[in-house]
Amino acid sequence: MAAKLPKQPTLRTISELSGLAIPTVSRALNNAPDIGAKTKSRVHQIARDIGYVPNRAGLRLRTGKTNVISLVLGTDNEVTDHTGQLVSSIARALRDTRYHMIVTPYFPQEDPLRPVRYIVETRSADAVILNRIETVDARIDYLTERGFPFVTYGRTDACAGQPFFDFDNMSFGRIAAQTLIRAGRRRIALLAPPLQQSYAQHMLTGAQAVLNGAGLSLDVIAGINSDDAGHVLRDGVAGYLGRMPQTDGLICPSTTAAIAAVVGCERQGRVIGETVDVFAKEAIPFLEYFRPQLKSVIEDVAEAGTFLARAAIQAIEQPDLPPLQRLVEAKPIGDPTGYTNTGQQSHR
Amino acid sequence: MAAKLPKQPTLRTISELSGLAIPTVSRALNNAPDIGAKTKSRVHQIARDIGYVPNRAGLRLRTGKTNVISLVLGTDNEVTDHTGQLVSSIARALRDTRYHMIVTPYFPQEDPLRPVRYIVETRSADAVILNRIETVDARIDYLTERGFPFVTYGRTDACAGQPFFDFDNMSFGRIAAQTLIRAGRRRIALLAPPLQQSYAQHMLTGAQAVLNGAGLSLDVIAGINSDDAGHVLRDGVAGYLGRMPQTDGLICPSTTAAIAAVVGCERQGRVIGETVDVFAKEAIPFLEYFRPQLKSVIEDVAEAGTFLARAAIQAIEQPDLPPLQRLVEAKPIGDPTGYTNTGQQSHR
DNA sequence: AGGCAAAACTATAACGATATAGTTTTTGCG
DNA sequence: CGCAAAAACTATATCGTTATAGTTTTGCCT
Repeated sequence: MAAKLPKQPTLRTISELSGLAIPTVSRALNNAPDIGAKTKSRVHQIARDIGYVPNRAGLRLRTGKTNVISLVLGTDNEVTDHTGQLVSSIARALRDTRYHMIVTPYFPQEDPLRPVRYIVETRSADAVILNRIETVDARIDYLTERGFPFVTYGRTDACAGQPFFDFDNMSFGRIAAQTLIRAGRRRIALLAPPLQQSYAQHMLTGAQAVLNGAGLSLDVIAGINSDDAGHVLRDGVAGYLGRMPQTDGLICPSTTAAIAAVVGCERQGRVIGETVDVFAKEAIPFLEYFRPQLKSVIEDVAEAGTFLARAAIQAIEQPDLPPLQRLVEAKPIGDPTGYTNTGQQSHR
Repeated sequence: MAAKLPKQPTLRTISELSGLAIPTVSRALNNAPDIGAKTKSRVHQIARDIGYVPNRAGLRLRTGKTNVISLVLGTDNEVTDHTGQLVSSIARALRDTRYHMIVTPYFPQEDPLRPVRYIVETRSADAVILNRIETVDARIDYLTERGFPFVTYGRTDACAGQPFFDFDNMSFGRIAAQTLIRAGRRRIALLAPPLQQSYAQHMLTGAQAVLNGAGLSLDVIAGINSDDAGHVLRDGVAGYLGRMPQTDGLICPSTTAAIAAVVGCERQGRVIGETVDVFAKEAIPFLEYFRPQLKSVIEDVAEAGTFLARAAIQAIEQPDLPPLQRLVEAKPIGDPTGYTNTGQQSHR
């Protein structure tokens, strides 16, 4: 049944074909200075002809380098939103490099340090990419102490000299607050992410700054957070609006949370765009098709993935260069220059 | 700066601690029959004490087994829908096994055989998991010929003796058609996935069977397919409704496609639930919160991922067992026994 | 006690790569 | 031409694991 797989060529194959010793072949392929130019080109030619690809296990065993980058993925009970985009874009960016991406998930109730410790202790990757960064994040201290390369999707408070990609959630908070204020909203609540995560703080700070500047204050919906399941959010928002009927603006930190919140609003007889406005983040590219249309900003998650991959490689290969860091401003949908979302058509 | 990483214990460490030869330690840990019971338990104890974990590179080099399962992921230009759930659920299912998951993406315009060939030729995984299965799929022939373990998310026509997980899209097609017919719809169109993919055919067949049985026929919207970007779908559906104004029912094979289609309908002045009904698949768990509410069935993608992981491991480790196969019936939302979607509240 | 098989262990080699030290060949120069 | 230095290559060891063949020890039976 199973046809035998033909053996993959190794350095030994090239050695036999060329009459050179194995280490010579190795050094030729690695462009070592003590190999003659003629020999090098001959070896390279043979390697190309027979389709030589270095054996990963041999390489890894000898050098200790794994040529693997691990995406340590905090996941919700209901995984959605932008996870797929993040994974695909990182994997794509690594496609034509020597690196493979492995995905190491952990559960919400678990110690986030566990997968990181495992990877470092067993040397199962050359670098890790972390998401769900907390304001004070034990993983980052752990990795920094050990000099293990990493990149974060999000920042800590003391985002010292570490490579990161982050969407500027402070600017998201500001834009959200400004947009809602301009729409005449006065009592605005935030459906916050878990507050230990730094982007929650950024968002909060940004929105508060604008609201305080306008003589208003920001409410935070307690008891639920944006990571909860859809029905929890829906019910939580409905309950909140019942208790705080004067609320007329909602800021939601994710597309799915916003959609659930909309249903919560409607449960309370609210009409989006009339008795309440919802401001959301579009991390999955179809919020603009959602009805009723929400005010929102776009986040291009694929851009994040591409950058994270590049930054991880640099952290591995050029640890002495200044770390790659990128902070991306929030971009409002529909009106790149201003803060209002005109949309293509109104709801009804 | 970088604190030196402490060396990981190896067989040699245990060998020195126990005074046994390295191969003895190896055989003891692998429960070989020619090692004494006392010795075995002593070795296991030491291994546990010092936290021994076999070195993957050494293992891989010696045995040829990679302990890696590769998810070969066909991606859209706009990756969304259930990719994130699929990735996370597979990775989760592999968490407490010896296997790591690497993600190998390929682009829509690329040869889908390429990544598969790469994996097989370089032996970079012990098994692959494939999605986007076509009715006649070159990758499957390739893998079968070579006896390389694989699992498919979807089926070929000749789904011979291969392990697979599939949602029964024929039953989806039937339920969709039945639901729309019962809602009084008479002119029903399918926003089809690319027709070379087998689930598109299944869906088509299922819907056609029911419609033909009722003396109706199924239209297929030409020129666009459900993988296209949101605005393409929106415009495509709007254009179609312009040309075929008698259309009163739409079947959409994904959540995002459905949402875009709804906007296309509204563009043409249609009112969902009144002048047109949209039937969709809920592969991301918030379609039920979408307004206007659509008629739909649920697919639990995490279930697929878990099963695919298990099936892949069995294909690797017990190739002689009958392959794991699962076909999951479509489950209508809101009414598990019938075909109508009552929803929790109507739109407006 | 002697013999002999079974049990329990060890020695060696190998997977595919590279680092280090050593050897041969070429080159340059007086 | 001879000799030292540079250039170009080779030999050997090693990373951590396991397969194979070989050796020692134990236990049993007569």
